Amino acid sequence: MKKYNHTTYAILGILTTGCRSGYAIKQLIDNSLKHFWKISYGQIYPTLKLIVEEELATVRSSAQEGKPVRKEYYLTPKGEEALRDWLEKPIEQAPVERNEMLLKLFFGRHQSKESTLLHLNDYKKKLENRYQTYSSIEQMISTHEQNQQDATYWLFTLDYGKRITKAAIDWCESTIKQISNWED
Amino acid sequence: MKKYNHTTYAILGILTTGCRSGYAIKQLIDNSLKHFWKISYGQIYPTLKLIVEEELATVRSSAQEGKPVRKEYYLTPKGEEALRDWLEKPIEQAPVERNEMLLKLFFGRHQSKESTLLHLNDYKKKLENRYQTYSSIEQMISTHEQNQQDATYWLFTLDYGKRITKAAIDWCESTIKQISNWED
DNA sequence: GCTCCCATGTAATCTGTTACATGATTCC
DNA sequence: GGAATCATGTAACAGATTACATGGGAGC
Repeated sequence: MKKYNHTTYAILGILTTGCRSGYAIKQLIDNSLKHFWKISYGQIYPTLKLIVEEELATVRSSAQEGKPVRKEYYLTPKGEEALRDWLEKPIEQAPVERNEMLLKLFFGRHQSKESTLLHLNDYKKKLENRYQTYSSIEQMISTHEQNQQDATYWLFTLDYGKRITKAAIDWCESTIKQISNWED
Repeated sequence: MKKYNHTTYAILGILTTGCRSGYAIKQLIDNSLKHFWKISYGQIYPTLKLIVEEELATVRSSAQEGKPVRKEYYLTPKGEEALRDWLEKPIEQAPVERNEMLLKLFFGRHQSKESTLLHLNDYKKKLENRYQTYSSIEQMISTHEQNQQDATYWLFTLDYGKRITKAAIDWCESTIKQISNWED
């Protein structure tokens, strides 16, 4: 079985959720997946092309009245097999997130206390916004009737996002407190 | 002030810690920074070259007896300024970690329950190892006398790593429990 | 002599973002 | 007529990994 990159498998997977066009894929990502996976149009369209070339999916153009033509992609049995194959394989390694905030903090002694606290507060705000976003998405998925079969799994990934974000917020608070208490 | 990429700033920062050669930089990263920042030799050496070209640092070759020649880099005032400048600037956005485990779980309905549980257990083990690694690094930094000024900040970043990892482990346990209880 | 560690470096390749180009439709 | 949304696509660039090449010293 030929190996493809993660982007390809991500798109194969999304094609099973009812999203059939490049545009719809991008929307699903921005709505439900963006907390742990992002893809730009610059990847989506070339990858869809590859997927068709590799016969993992077929295309057909839909001409709905009053709407621009969109290309709809349908997984072939070969595409489904490739997806299942990838799903069964264990992941190589837990991801290393590149964190600019932590990188700056690592070199914190070259910074003023005030500047460090500003950065931390800023970061905390961003995390709080993110937490809110997760809660909203959670609400959306729970209430919508579509994709009931997928919903349970999608909620698991959101739970992950919320827990991680909560832990990061707690860390911000704890760190801010400690630094605030330093003698000047 | 000219802008450089993150890799460049990371290296400028590391040069303030007493690490002076490409090899030593790689070691510091693998020992203390790898939980939130990785750099390969393929980036380090070309970036060091750039840093010298831009006059952010100077090089000199050290010929220690019984050891291969190594190139030692020293920040110039211009280099120190560039580093401080970057440190003061707030970060653009909290990072989005790409997580293959979550991506697979997102498409979990195409997988068997057993396979999903295997993946989760595997992931949990990896996280537990990581947690242990963090604790070891923490011990090392706390006990070593070197870099006392940096130590406080380094411990903050480790605390972050531990908290996040702990939250992820908890999530694994909770998710495994839920899936295990499903009726077949 | 072999292996491991120290040490530096480049080239090919892969992956991903950004900016741009195009054009239809809908709503105000 | 203009803005927003739907929709597809490419080219240039940036960022990063991998594999490879090279060579000295230490210890067995």
